[in-house]
Amino acid sequence: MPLDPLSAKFAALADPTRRAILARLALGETSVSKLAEPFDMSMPAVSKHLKVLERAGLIARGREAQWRPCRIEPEALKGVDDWLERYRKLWSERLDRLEVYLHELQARESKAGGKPPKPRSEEHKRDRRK
Amino acid sequence: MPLDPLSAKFAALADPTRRAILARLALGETSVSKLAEPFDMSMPAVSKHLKVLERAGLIARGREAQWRPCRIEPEALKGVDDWLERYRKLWSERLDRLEVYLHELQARESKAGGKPPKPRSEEHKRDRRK
DNA sequence: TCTATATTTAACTATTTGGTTATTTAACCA
DNA sequence: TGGTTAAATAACCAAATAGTTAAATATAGA
Repeated sequence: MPLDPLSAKFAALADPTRRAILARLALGETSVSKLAEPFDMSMPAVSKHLKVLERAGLIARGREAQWRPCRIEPEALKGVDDWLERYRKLWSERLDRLEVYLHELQARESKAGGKPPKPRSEEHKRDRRK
Repeated sequence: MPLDPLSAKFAALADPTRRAILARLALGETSVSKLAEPFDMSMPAVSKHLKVLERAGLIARGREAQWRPCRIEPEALKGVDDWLERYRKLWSERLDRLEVYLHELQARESKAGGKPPKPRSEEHKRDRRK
């Protein structure tokens, strides 16, 4: 039931509240109640969000008197960045568009046995009832 | 009910099956059954994963005869990359560690009214029953 | 020791998610 | 036509998520 580390990170980031919390923590260590202030949400709800972030390794919580100062653990985001690396070239360079196109072409041809990879246009769709 | 675009992307990426599908599609357009092959999972399950990826804008589906070739939409990942940008400096440079530390220091001092920001050590915890 | 404050935990609820099998749709081919 | 293949949809289910209120815990301070 424990999600793999990368999934846990993505899941933790898939919530605007949690991303806002991270944005706040990027400015420095903050107590839970300070973090909760901007949100129209109960404290336990915020506490749960923090637990999600903590289990993902994105934040750490300390102890100072009755406060639990939270701090961001930015190295955890490195994992997300590393995952992105593989895809970065696909959007960053036009040159690579060509590469992908050639791959597609190759895949389609080997699958269809020489069938022309023409995209479908209106006149190909005959006998479309309903 | 519709998630904001960035949340939809993170949520879509928070699943190993869907990330594996993306990795496959990075090599080129592929049909649904080809995509499903490596997974111990029914076709409808894969179809649902594809719908999640599609709604997040991470893939697009075409139509070629009875096949629905899927292709990756790498530009969608740019959004994730842009979000990361804000945090990249926090892990990439030691120099910025110092910056954060100063921020933390400042926040703690202004909150505690000059109390020393000493981390708690064992001898401070008195009378900790059970 | 009593009280106030900060935070977490417990218990509950509604919604979403990720899977299943069975059915339907869409297109090809003979 | 009718049969086959590719894929999506429907209906269902169990588990996870995101919220709630109420209670428990930990610490500071009078």
